Amino acid sequence: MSEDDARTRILNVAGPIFAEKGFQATTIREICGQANVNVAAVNYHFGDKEHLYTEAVKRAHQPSGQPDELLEWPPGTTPETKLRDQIKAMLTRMLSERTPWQRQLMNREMLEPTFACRELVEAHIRDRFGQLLDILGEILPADVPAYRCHQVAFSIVGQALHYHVASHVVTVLVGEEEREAHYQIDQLVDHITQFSLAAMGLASPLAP
Amino acid sequence: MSEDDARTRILNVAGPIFAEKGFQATTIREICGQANVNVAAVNYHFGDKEHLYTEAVKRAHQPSGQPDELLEWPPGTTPETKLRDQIKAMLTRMLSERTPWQRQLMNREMLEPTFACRELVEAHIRDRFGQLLDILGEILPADVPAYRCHQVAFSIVGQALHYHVASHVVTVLVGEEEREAHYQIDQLVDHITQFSLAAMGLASPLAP
Amino acid sequence: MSEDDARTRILNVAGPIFAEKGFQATTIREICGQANVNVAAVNYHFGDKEHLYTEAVKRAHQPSGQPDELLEWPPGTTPETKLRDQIKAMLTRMLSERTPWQRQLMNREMLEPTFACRELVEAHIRDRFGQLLDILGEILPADVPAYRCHQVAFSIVGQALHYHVASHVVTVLVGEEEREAHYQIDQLVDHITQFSLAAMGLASPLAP
Amino acid sequence: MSEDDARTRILNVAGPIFAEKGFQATTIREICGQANVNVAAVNYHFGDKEHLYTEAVKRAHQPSGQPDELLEWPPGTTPETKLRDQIKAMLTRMLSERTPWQRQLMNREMLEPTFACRELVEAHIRDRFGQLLDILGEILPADVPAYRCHQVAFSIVGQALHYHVASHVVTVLVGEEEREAHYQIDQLVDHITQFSLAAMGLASPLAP
DNA sequence: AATGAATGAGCCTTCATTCAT
DNA sequence: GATGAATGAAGGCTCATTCAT
Repeated sequence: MSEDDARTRILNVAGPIFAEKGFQATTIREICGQANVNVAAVNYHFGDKEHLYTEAVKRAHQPSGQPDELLEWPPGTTPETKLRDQIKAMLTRMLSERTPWQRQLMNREMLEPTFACRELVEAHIRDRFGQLLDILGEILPADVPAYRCHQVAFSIVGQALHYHVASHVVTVLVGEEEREAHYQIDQLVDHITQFSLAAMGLASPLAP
Repeated sequence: MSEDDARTRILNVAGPIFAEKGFQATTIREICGQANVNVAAVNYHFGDKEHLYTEAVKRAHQPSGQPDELLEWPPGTTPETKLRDQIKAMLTRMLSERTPWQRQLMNREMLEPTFACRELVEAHIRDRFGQLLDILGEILPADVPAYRCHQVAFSIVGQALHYHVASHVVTVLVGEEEREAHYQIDQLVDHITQFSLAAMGLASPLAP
Repeated sequence: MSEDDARTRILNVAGPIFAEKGFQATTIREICGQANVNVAAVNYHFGDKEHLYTEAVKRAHQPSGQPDELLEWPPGTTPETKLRDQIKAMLTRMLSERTPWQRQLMNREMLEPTFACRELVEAHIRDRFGQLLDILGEILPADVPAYRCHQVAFSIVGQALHYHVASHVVTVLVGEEEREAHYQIDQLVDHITQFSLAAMGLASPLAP
Repeated sequence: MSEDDARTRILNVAGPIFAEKGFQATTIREICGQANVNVAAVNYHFGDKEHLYTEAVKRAHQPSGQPDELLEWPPGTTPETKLRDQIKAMLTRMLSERTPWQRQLMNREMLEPTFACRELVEAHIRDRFGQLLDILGEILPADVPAYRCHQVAFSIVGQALHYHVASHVVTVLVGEEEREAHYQIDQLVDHITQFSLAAMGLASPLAP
């Protein structure tokens, strides 16, 4: 009933498959099979497999309904609150139980970037990174050079990314129980926010 | 007189190749070509490609010479210094150009564990993680619960891991020039150490 | 108001493309692309690729303007001059860089006749062959039988045709340099004219 | 009973097929089908289709039994005789009733040279061309420059080649009957030899 | 009348694997 | 024990053609 033209159908099935298997291991035959179109359709609509992949990466933006909206705050919101919200959004995206294929795809691109990496960064990451920098701009003194702001931003992102990328390792190191007890999203938000604010002098450090 | 029989030769060349390209992208032909053996040799000696991979990963355990040694310090070394050394070692392992293939392979397995022996991977990290916890033990008050120490450790590791895992994204975000200018290993060591110490109250924060 | 309908446009671009690449190497897509029509247009207007080719060959008959004109001489012109002019015209047709596509197409058909109208080809040469025979008639004694005149004519044509048909081989045999230096059209005209006239007793032979 | 290994079998069937259909129109499937081997065999033995083609062109040398031997003469043979023999050999190769596929292949290469053209020239043409030049060297004065000898040689070759390349056109122009009556190999040998010798001053010209 | 979309057959190539020796 | 030869399944892609509109 919805947009069921071949092009859209291909794009819809391609994303999850690419996300699951990676670019190389995915066959256009499987994609076309699931999309109920002829193999030649990919060539017709996208030129070749690479272009289809790029398109799928771009499309990974808004999957089914709501676009990955940027956060917004009422005027007067403190940067501390904004930072916490941002960290929470980040962790939620990364760790949510039913990992959407978009996230999986992005992961792959991060670890083994393909030709589509730039597209991906521009479509998904640049804006969010900019927003994080804006928040840091409110926190850090004006004379901190840009590259230092970037490094701080990466320090924050890195803390969150770690739980996504090395989740298996985390479990092994601390055990299932501790994991269950202390690594829920909200707890991690608390920790990372506090750790980062303390590093910037806006929260009291762990050791006095 | 040394072991230059076909089986060993295959194993010797397989490691680096798998490390560089990953399991799937590696072809049996390339391995056999470099090992100067017939393509059939892999199947003959190892059954199939997967078994060869498993064997190669196992072999990655102890490099030809010394295993990745733990750091050691003379008595009286401050925890700040130890932490910095540890961070430097971590970043060096992750980012150095001339990474031995064993590390490369481990990295792959860490982020995307395959059928091949994840135990090996775990053994590989646990020691180092323990050492980091020891250092934090010297810094943090004794009443900080274990899980909080773990979280701090992950925050530190995460900051470093980020530059390994998202290196391409970093480049796209900040541009080649800033990258060249401000993201050399030593500069990152400075930043991460300072950021982390500040978070723990042992260094002055960026914002007063 | 002119005929810029799809059918005509296709026909117009098809000729040069077929001429340059031959029937098989030409794709319907390229033709339609250049003609700014849908790929389906060829099948719609011409049935299939072969019919389009046939039509294009037919159309090659009379170029947009004047047909390939026969040479003409003022009365009293010596047969030697006529022969040289004829040879020059022949070589020019065969070797000139800017050969109109009609000639190119004819050449193809001449050497490897396809299903498409070989009559056209024949009509194309007969006149010129007749003119060459007329010139020879002025040179050779009247009692030389017709078939001998034909053979002489073929000997002359053959010498010229060789440079068209085996041009690449010539280059490989004598090298680029000699080719550049001694196989320009005018030089070949000199040689072939002199060689042929000598064979007929109207010029001094190379060896005394 | 003879060499019926796959590689040889492929090579044996590839020649005639390539000759008949040309490089592009030939499918390795057809070749492998006729050779009773798997499609992958071409890749295994020759790398790819192009290399197989090149190999087939090279192999076009000695078809079934005797290699295409160079002519030899007893000492004291006159250059006129040698030239006639050479022309006869050339025409025989070109016009023999049951056109061997080798000839067909060479034809194709001449008109539309592929990547294998150089191979072909070196394997089939260079020696024979050299021999022809040797004969001309005995005939022409020593001070005739090399390039002029080449041109004379091409004039001789061209006359013969014409009957091969334009055979269809010849028939159309002179009719079946004259063709049957006056264009048998020996008659053409007579004509071309006489025409060429006359051009060089070693025979009496057609016109006194 | 004319087209954009879609098709299916077929092509060359790659790869892990097996087989005969 | 070890290998060169051979295989078959599969992959991406191209192309002329057809079909619904």
